[in-house]
Amino acid sequence: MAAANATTEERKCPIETVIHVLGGKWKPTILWHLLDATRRFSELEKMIPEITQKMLAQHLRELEADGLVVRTVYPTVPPKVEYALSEYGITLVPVMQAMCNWGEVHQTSAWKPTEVARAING
Amino acid sequence: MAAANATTEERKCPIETVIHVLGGKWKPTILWHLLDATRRFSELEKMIPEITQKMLAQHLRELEADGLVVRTVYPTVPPKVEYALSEYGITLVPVMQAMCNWGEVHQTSAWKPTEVARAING
DNA sequence: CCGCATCCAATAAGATACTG
DNA sequence: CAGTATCTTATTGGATGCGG
Repeated sequence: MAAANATTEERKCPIETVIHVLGGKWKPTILWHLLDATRRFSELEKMIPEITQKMLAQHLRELEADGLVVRTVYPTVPPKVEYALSEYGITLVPVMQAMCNWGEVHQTSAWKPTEVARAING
Repeated sequence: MAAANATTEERKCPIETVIHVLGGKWKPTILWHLLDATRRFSELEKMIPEITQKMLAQHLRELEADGLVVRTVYPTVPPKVEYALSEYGITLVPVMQAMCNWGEVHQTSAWKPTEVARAING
């Protein structure tokens, strides 16, 4: 398997298709946290401390527009909004899993990639 | 970016580790095209028509700094520069593979995600 | 010519404050 | 609680220029 199963045509790289829906900086992380449970806005905020409310709201709306996430509003006081992976979003699980696996292995080192790279590359 | 306190605090989502090295908009695509062969700058340009020279050069330098890509300069006229995946870069293959698989399945539809989402989600 | 570098406009992301 | 509104900063896109 290779990048060039496009033997003749000028087909777009399939990876760009993924980028199209996962392109936002925090989108994979948000989806990852929705993987095992439905979450509220404030829960996601706590789980992703470095994200701002603005980006969380914005990315959630984009993910919803792309059909990856389902938003449910409970008209209570105080308001309650829940986000869940849609079935379409679930199709991305293998991708997130692969990312997660790599991340777990290279977690410590990734913040000083040059060193690990040297260690691995020799 | 605050990442150093992995010791004191609970670890980050591993996905963020991947984002740290694949974070650039075109980085996964670039790596993907280096997967099966060493490529020249101009080859990558042709394979990723939508990327600008500036972003290609910039991302390639970042990927090199992160040890994912090896850059080889041939001091000829006209100049020739080749880029290849390093062994460290090769560890990302499963991630790119997963992305590619999803992309191939959802290629046509991803440009109109809402429709597919409706079809899948019901 | 090839592989960039540099300047400038456009877009995405971050910080902070405020509201129904 | 779950967001907006607004401003500032970082990242990306486009065009041009230049040394080898």
